[in-house]
Amino acid sequence: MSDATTARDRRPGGRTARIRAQVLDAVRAELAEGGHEGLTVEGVATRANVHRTTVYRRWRDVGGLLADVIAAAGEIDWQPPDTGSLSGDLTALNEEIQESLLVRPSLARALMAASFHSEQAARAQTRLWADRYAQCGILVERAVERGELPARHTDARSLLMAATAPVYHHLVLQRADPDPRLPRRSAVAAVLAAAAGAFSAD
Amino acid sequence: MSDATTARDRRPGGRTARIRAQVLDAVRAELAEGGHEGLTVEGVATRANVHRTTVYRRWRDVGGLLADVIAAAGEIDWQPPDTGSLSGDLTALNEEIQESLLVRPSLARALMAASFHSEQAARAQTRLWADRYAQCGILVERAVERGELPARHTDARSLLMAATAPVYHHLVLQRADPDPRLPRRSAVAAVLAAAAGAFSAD
DNA sequence: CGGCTAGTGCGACAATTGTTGCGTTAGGAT
DNA sequence: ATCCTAACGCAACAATTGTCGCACTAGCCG
Repeated sequence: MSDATTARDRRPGGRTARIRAQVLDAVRAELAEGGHEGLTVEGVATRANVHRTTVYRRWRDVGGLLADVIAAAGEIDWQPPDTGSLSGDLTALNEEIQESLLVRPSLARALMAASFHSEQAARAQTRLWADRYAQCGILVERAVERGELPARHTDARSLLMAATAPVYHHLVLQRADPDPRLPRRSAVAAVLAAAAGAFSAD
Repeated sequence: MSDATTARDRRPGGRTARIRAQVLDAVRAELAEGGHEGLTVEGVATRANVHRTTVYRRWRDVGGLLADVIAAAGEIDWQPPDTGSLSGDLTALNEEIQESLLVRPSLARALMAASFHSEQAARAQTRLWADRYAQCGILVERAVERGELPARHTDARSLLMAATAPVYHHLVLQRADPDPRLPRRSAVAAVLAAAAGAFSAD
């Protein structure tokens, strides 16, 4: 995958790992200060007490840095919510998403912005989404077991997209003011559609 | 609104208008060649046979250029589809959206990318969405008249978001391969949810 | 026609961004 | 302990990006 990981495989030793840690910490710190706007290779390198060229060579660009931060964060295992009902789970998921987009700095936002002009960031984004959706498949399975959804197979990915997409759409594309009701409304709407058989795989 | 429009109001004369036309044409041309990646102020200015400084002063940055292109395009009046059924209308709308994201160059994509680091582009984006949704309100009204939706008031914006958001989510955020079925599936799901009262304003 | 000035052209400049070649260092291997 | 080389530091460079002051041009108005 990324150059950083390749390098780590080839010489996982103390210095390489230490510098990676320094740089990734610096990315997070810079992100916290200036948001994804003020994030620059120069700034990261300076803060990490590392030379520009090192960063350019190992991570190529800002997108590469963000991709690596995401990869490092992916090592901590995230768990989908489990509230006892499908609509509750999806609502909780949406609230989590909404918060991740509103918190400053928003890593999610930064990754999206970078993914438009960085191949590494784009790949990291795609991969992150695939993982998340795969993990959330369990929500649908549990709902079927509880009898909340018709026994016939429901396409988990479609359902999850229907539930979560509006939150992103509202905050990222429309850039509208956050609506505290949206997470629940969107989740409920998706569940109703699912109950009506909208996402049954045919 | 934009500097360009202000300027045009204050001195709408031949040269100002001519240069605006040259520059906006150049933006579209550059976009067509290099996509939203290769879009640079320098390139636009050169192609338009105009000096860099002129562009910087009137449009500030790439986002301003795109915002003005959008504004100019907004002058041609777009009409929401009218197929005779709500699900048909929403499907057609989604297919239009999907095409606008897949066509090269994608003005929509470029505007999104720019909106992350240009205030003007961000505002243009927000305004564009508000206009589109307002215009699409008629779809819901017609559906109610036809008896496709319960008589009680349905929140048009929520319904439209539920229908369209997944398409953007799929193509822009997930960057997954285009799914020719998604426009219809997503539209139908939204209609089913609406029929179940998911978007009734309370 | 002739003056006024918004808007443009021009060049010089500063700041940022990214690249390259080469010497040095540190960590892994024998 | 010693060698080997991946990875880093460094400096110099090139390219890009954005700004500023000033001259000038063209459209508007009297």
